[in-house]
Amino acid sequence: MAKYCTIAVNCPLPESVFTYKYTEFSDALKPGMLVEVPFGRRKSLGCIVDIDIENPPANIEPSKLKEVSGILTEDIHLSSDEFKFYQWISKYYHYPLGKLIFDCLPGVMKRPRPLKYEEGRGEPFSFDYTDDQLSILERLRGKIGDGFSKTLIHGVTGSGKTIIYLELIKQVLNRGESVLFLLPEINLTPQFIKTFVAHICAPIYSYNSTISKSDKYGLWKLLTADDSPKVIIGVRSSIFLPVQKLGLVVVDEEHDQSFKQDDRCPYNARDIALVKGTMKKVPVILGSATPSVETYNQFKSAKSDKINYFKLEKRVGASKLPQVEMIDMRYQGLTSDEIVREKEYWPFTSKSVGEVEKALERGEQVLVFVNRLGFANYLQCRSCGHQFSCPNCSTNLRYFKKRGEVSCNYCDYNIPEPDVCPSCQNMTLHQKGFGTERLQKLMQNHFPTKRVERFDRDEIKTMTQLEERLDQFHRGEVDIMVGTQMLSKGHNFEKVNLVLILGIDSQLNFPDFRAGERVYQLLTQVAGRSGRFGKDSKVLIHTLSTDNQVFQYVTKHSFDGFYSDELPLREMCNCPPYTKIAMLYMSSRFQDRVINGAMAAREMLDQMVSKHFGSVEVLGPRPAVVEKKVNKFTWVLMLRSDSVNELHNLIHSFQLSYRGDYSIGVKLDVDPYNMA
DNA sequence: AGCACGCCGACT
DNA sequence: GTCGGCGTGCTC
Repeated sequence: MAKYCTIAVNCPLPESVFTYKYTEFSDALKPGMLVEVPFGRRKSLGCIVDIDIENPPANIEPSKLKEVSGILTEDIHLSSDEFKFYQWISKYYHYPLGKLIFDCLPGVMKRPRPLKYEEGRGEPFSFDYTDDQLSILERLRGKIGDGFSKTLIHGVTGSGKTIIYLELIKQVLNRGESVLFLLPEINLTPQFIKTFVAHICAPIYSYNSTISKSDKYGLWKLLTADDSPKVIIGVRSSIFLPVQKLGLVVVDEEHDQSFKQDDRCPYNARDIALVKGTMKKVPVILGSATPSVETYNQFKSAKSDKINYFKLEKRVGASKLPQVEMIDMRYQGLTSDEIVREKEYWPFTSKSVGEVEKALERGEQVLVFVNRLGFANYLQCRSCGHQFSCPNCSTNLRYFKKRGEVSCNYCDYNIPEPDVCPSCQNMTLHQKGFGTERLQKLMQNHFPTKRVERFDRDEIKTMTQLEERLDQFHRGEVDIMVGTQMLSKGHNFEKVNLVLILGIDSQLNFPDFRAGERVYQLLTQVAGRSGRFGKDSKVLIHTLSTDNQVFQYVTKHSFDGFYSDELPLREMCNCPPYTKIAMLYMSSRFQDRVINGAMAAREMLDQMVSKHFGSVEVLGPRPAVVEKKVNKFTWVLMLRSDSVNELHNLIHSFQLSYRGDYSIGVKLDVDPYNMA
């Protein structure tokens, strides 16, 4: 007799679980198994949800049910714990279960090559612990093996969080359990691998975009079959790895926005790490020098979480916090002659260039930060004002001098560097704004005998290049390094006691309730690169708004000041953590259709709100910050509520009843980080 | 998202 | 005539 099973199929429909018949495989099929199924006019992949269902669903004719065509692989299957994890995420982010599962799983390989990993050498280590470190360590040791707990270590850069992690990891491994260690970006991986390989006595696996497809598959296969103690260091997607006998999850740099995925399922790995911890009954440790406002608030307000908040306000050893100074780019109090002279140094100043000179004379190295790539943000004709913009996107083209072209941020459009204005034939084109390339060039002009290098996505494309450039810098072969945030996170440089920061104003003026938080975090992190090894050190911030409050917290190294001022602001403007937000993105190749569609959606939402979900506020629609990308127009609606349940129920009802224009794509983002 | 069906314009 | 553009609709 034919039996029925439910299968989460890899398809983008809001409801991706379908019923299938099976006969041949009746003994082999088990929940969590990966199978091939016919789907519409094609084949697709699925994951078995339930088997042995006696009665087919009533709302569909039984003859229409198709049969499972085969088992995809025996190497990988989802345990019931993992399956529940995926179900939770699918529900919370309103993302199709089947698609989620197959987004996360590695592609199946017939013959994976042998899996690469490093065996820890388990060298003994002894550090001089501070009292703070010791007391935290003692408290955290008690949590290992004691079920779910969540902990926040709020520790300034250089306060020695790594050593605490290391001790706890060793303890977990000794219990025969494994550790999942999450980092926001791959560029932090090498240094942790180095430390862990030296001192830990277990295999260490890394999981990020630089490891091969074969290694990804190999690791999934290994973890499915083998529960021996190991450490996995990975980026956000490693939270999905099927680690058995999991004993601890660490999320380092908890605040970092790289933990939030913005394509496909918009999960935040830090948030779902806590879900995984709850389900698997293991402790989760979050660490950051600049916790996100949400996390900070969570640990400061809930009674049970307060005791799990730990601070490390002092740097270890001789390391001192840098002196942070503002550089006023408005040239206030200068005579017009002085201003003319000062402009020669733009976007630096005579003072900041002077400080660089002094540092170089002392034989030190200097870091220069700017959050922009390329030479100039855009080109503009001096005579007629013509701007070079992208034909496919609503944005200006960025000027890359080295490549000799102007090109688009969002699509692959680029044209050779023009030397004449196409609309008025004038030969003078303004180069507006600056990026890493320009700062490198200017620094090189100021210091022709010194070696000035760049550290950004343009220059560093592979793990090898990353390690090479860092090694060069450590060996002292580079005097000035100009970089983006890529350089701002986690690295320790012995001979750096001066850091320049430029171009922060554009981020300060960003129309987003998290603008202040981001700037605070970026500046504090960047400042943390300076003076890690005992010398007096300086951070110079170039800005037009020296009196902006956010700089005060950074210059004064105020540990809680930012949060205690920011939280009331968030409450006043009904922003997270006091409310929950979801964004609804609608896009189409036709501008009129997407606008009409978004208005219609707004009306539908309004009706639903007035009937059942009174606490939810619907805002918009408005065009996306970049309305047209690659010839697709996007409009945005925002949903906000202080009731998580009502927000979720509204989204769910909307998804069920919304059957709009097929040419309009709808995307949801729950707990958005950037609200483009 | 695929994938096919079907309805119109412009070619050997 | 029919090749193929893309608009529309469906997926247990």
